[in-house]
Amino acid sequence: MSSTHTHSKKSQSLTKNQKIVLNLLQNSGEALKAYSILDSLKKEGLKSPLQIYRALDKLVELGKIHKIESRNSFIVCNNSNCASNTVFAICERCGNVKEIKNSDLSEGVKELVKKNRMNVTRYNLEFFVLCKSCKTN
Amino acid sequence: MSSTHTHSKKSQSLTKNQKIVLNLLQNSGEALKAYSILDSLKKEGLKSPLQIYRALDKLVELGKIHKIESRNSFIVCNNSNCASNTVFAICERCGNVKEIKNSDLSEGVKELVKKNRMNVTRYNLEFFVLCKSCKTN
DNA sequence: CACCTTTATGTTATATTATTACATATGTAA
DNA sequence: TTACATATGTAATAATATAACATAAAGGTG
Repeated sequence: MSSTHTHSKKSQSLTKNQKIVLNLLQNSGEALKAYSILDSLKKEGLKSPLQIYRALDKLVELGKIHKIESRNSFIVCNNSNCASNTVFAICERCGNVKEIKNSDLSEGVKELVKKNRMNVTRYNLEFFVLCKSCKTN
Repeated sequence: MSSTHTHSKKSQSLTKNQKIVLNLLQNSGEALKAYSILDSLKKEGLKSPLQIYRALDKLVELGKIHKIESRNSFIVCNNSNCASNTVFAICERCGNVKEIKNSDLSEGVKELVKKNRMNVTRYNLEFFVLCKSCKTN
């Protein structure tokens, strides 16, 4: 389970489209959907879904962003070590997504992996929560 | 984190479509996609996607089946207590999905939840693995 | 540099996954 | 029975994602 990877040197050499998409995600600060990204980037000259998806795929591969599987959305990586193992808290009321550092999980995960004799590449954990803001309202 | 639910009484009163879909999933023993289920059930008279999705939604809600979010597929619940917290091992090579009992995880999860002061409804954990069969081949 | 290979781009078309809308029917409970 | 919630059938369409193909730019090696 040492499947973490640091941001590669290549991360400095992102292509034009990759930079544009990453930039949008960084500035938005929230999870965005591919077609919403496309809408936002029409003015930058990106006009086909595939241009977005290709950039997203690459950024996911590099660990710069993550896909929120249960929502088909993408969020910038907020984890200093850029682990391929991801943990998110997703508010079921407002949809807000927050990435969680996963260190506390490692013992339990190790146990589970050992007990099930799994050959794990990576994992993704999604918590469905009621976020603070939604709880108080 | 006591978010487990047992199969309700209502589970015996599944509707016709729900029974048909559940039955297919039980017999197949693997994760199936909605439109593949639809194809298989044309002979049973189910002919629209919505009939499938409605049955799937209900079965998920009842905890009889689970959705594999990263694959958009559905698998019958293999967990005796039918927890709403789910753990899967998904083979990246052959796509095979296996549900894992999650007891070993609870301590780590509790820690993580406490530390992040989360209000957790449920969680879903997906391990991406190389399964035994694929490992030996 | 010249050559080759890999990776990215642009574009069109299409595949896959999922929901809206609306009319009708069925189950359940007072 | 009436009322209400839940399920069904059907058609249309929305949302998400990929295939295929031509071209271009980047990176390595002689």
